[in-house]
Amino acid sequence: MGSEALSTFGPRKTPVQARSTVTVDAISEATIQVLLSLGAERLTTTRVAERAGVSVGTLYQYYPNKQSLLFALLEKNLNQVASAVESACEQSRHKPISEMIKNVVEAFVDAKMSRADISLALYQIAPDVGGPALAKQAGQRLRKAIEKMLDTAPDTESPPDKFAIEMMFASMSGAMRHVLETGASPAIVRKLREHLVLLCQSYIAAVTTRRTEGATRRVKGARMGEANAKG
Amino acid sequence: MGSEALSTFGPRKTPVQARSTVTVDAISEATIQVLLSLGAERLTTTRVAERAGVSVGTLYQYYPNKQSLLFALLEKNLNQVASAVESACEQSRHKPISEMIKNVVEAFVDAKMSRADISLALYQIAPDVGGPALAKQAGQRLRKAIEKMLDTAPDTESPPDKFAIEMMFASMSGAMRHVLETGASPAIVRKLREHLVLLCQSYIAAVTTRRTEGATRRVKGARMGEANAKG
Amino acid sequence: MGSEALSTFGPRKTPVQARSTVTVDAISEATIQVLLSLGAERLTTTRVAERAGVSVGTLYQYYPNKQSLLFALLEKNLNQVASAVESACEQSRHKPISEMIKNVVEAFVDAKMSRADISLALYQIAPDVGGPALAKQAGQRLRKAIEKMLDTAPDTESPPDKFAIEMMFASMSGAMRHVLETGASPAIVRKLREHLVLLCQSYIAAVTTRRTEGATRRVKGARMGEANAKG
Amino acid sequence: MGSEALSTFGPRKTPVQARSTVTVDAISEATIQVLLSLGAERLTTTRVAERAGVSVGTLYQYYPNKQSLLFALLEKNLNQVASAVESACEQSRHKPISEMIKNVVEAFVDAKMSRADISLALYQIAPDVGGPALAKQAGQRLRKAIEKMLDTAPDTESPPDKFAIEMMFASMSGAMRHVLETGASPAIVRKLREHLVLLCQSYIAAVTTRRTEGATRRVKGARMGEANAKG
DNA sequence: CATGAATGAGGTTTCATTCAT
DNA sequence: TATGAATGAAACCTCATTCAT
Repeated sequence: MGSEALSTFGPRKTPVQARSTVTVDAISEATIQVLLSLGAERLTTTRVAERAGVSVGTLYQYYPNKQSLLFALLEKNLNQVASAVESACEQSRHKPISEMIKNVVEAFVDAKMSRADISLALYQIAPDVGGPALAKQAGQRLRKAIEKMLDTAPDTESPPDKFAIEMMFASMSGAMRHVLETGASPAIVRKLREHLVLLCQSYIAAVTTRRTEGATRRVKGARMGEANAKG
Repeated sequence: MGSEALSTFGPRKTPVQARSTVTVDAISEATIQVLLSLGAERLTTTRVAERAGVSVGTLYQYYPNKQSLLFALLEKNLNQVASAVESACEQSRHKPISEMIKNVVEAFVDAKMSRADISLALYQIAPDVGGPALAKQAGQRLRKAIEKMLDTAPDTESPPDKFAIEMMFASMSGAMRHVLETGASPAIVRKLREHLVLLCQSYIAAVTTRRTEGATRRVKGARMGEANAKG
Repeated sequence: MGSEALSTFGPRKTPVQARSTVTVDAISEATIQVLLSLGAERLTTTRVAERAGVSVGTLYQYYPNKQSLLFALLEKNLNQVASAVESACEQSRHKPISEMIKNVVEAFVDAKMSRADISLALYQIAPDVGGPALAKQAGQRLRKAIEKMLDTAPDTESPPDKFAIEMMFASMSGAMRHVLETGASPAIVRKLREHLVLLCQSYIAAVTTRRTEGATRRVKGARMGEANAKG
Repeated sequence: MGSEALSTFGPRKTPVQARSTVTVDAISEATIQVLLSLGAERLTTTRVAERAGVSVGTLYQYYPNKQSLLFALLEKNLNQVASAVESACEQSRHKPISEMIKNVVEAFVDAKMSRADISLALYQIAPDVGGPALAKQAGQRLRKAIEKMLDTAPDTESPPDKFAIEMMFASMSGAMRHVLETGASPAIVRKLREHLVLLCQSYIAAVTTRRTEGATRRVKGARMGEANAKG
C-alpha cells in the first residue's frame, strides 16, 4: 500500500498519436464518471471501458492494470494542483506575507474546484493505489515552493518552519475536502475561499510572531486575541 | 454510497453472553489489524475471522455483511471521539474563548490518538461504507456542542457562525489526518497539539473579532484583502 | 434421489411423551409455514426451529437431519390421503361403478383439501427428499385398493386394468395440483369435485366398455359420444 | 417465488457469434444432464459449467444468475410444447370434436416426449424459479388456443367452458408426468397416448353433452349423481 | 434434555486479465 | 490494433450440523 515503486504505475505506452490521446482521455473521463456514479467499490475495468466507448482490451493497451489507471488519474490531478500552487508561489515573491498566503490559498481552492468532480472522485481511490504516498510527495513539493516563497517575504525575519507549513497545507486540504464532500455550492465555495485565507493568514501570523518572540509560554497562555489583533 | 439507511448496518445479534462479547471484540480488533497490515483492498471477511481466531460463520452471526463490520467500527470510533469532545465542551462553559478552544482541540487530538491505530485504519474504509454520511452526522453533533459552548463565552458578544465552526473542525481533522498518515511520533503529536490549538484560536479570534466590529457585511463582501491589509 | 433406503428418514425418536408430541407438532407446523411463506429454497432448520419456538438443537433431537423432517411431513400427508381413499374404497364395495368412482374421487379431493396449505407446501419439497419414490409407493397402495374395490362391482364383467387406474389417479392428482396452485377458492373446489367425478367416471366407462367389446378399433375411431352416452 | 417480474430472468447476453451459440447450447445441455444425474438439490453453477466444458465465468456471461439459467430452460421447453399444441389446434379447425381432441392430445404427448429427458428434468426445478407462474402463463395460452379451435367444431353447439379445458389440460399434464416419472418405455408411452385421448375425449364429450341439454345450472348445482345415473 | 454459539464446507457471483480472432 | 469471449482465483455469504454449557 504505497510501498511499491510508484513509477510502475505509469501508462504503458506514451500516447503520441492523436487517436491514442483521444482514447486515453476518454478512459480517464469514463473512470471519473464511473467513480462518481457507482463508487470505487463498483468500478471495474470493463465498466470503464464500456463507458469510454472502447473495449477492455483497448484499455489494457494503455494501462497495464487497474491500479495504474487510477494512479495516473490521481497523479495527474495532484500535479495540476501542485503546479497551480507553485505558480502562485512564484508570482507572489517579495509580496507581503498576507498577500502571499492569500494567493496560495486561492490558487489551491481554485485548482481543486476547477474540476470539483475529479477532486471528489479521487477521494474514493486515494486509500488504495498509494494515495498517501502520492499525497506526501505532492505535499513535499508544495511545502518547498511555499518555503521558498516565504523566504522572500519582506515583512518577516523568521518565516514559519516546515511543520507549520505542513500544518497549514493539511488544514487547507481538510477544509477543502469537507466542503467538497458536504456539497460545494458556489456560495459555499466563496465563503470557503475567504475563510481559508483568513484561517491561514491568522495561523501563519500567529506562528510567525511566536517565532520572533520565542513564545512557548504564550502558546499555552490565553492571549490569543492579542496575537491576532497585532497579526 | 451512504444513501442507504444507516441503521441497516447494525450488528446482527447483540452479544449477551460473555463468550459472545469476547468474540465480537476479537473480531473488531482483528479487523483493525488486517486493515493496518494489509489495507482495505485486501481485507476479506475470511481473513478477519482467521485473525480473530474464529470461523467466518461466527463473524456472520454478529455482522450481517462485510459493510456492517466496517461500519460498526467507524461508528464506534466516531462516537467515542464525539463524546470526548462533547465532554470537553461541557466542562469548558463560561471559560474564556481561547481556553474553550484549547480544551476542545486537545480533547479531539487526545481522543484520536488514544487509539491512533484505529484512527489510521478507519481512513481506509471511510470512502466505502458511507463514511462521509457518518462523518457528516458526527460533525453536526460536534458543531452543535461547540456552538452551545461558545454561547456561554464571557468575552465575546457574537460567537462564530456555523460555517466557521465547521471550518475549524474540518481543518483540525485534516491536520490530524495528515499527521497520522505521515507518522505520528510523540514529538510530532505534541507539536500538533500546540499548533492546532494555535491555529484554531487564531482563526476563531479572527472571525470573532471581525464579527464584533460589524463584519457580517464585509465577510460576504469582497473586501477581504483589506481585512488582511490591517493584519 | 429416491434411491436411498426410505426407512432412514423416519423421526429419530418416537415421541411418546406429551411434551415431545407437542414439540414435534410445532416443528411440523412451522415447517409448513416456512415453506408457504418463504419457499423450499429458503427453508432452513434454524428458521423452522425459530418459528416453532424451539432451538435448533431440539429440532435435531427429533429429526436426524433436514431431509428426515421434510420426508416425515410428506409421508404423513401421503398416508393420510391414502387412508382416506382406502377407506372410501372399502365402503364402496358392491356399489355401482359410477358410485365407486364418485366416492373415491370425492374422498381424494376432500383429503387433499382438508389441509390445502400442507398439500400446497409439499409440492415444493417433493422433488428432493425422494418425493417421486414416496408417491409411487402411495400410488401402488391406492391402485390396489381401487382394484380390489372394482372387483366387487356388480355391473361390470371386466374392470379396468392397472394402467387405467393409474391413469385415472395421475389425472386426478394433476387436476388437483393445478387447482391448488392456481388458487383453490371454495367455488373452484366444488367445481373441481364435480368435474373430476365426471372425468373419472367417463374415462372408466370408456375403458370398461372398450374392454368388454374389444374396442381397439373404436378407440381410434370417432364414436366417442356414443361411448359416453352408453357408458 | 414467482411474484418477481418474469422478464428479469432472461439471458444476459444474446449470442451473436457462432462461438457464443455453441457455448450457450452446451450450458443448456449440461444443465439438463446435471439435473438428471444429480438432481436439483446438487445442481451448482460450477458443476454445470464444468460439465459444459466452460468456466463458471463464462456461464455467468450468459445468465445473470442461477435462477435465470433454470428459468430459461423451463421457459424454452414450455414454449416449445405450447407451440406444438397451438399448431395442432390450428390444423384441427372445423374437424369433428373427437378428432380435435385426439390431435391436441397427441401433439402434447409427442412434444413432451420429443425430449423426455428435459421434461423430466424440469419437474425438479419448477417449484423454484417461478415454475407455477410460468406454467400458468403457458396454460392460459394453450387454453385460448383450444377454445378457439373448439369454437369451430361443427358437431357441437356449446363447446366446453374454460374450466373444463383447464381440467382437461391439467389432467393430461398429471398423467404425462406420472408416466415420465414412473418410467416411460415406448410401450407405455403408446398406451398413454391412447388412453389420454380416450380420457379427454370422453370427458369433453361428457361436459359437452350436458351443456347441450342446458346443464349449466346443473353443473353448478349438486345433482351430479343424476348425470351419472344416466350414464 | 434444551440451548444457541460455533463451525467450515461449499455455493454463488464478480472481475482483473488474457488472447484468439 | 481493436475486440470481447473466456478464464478462474478469490470474494462474499449461507446453513446443516455439532457440542459445551
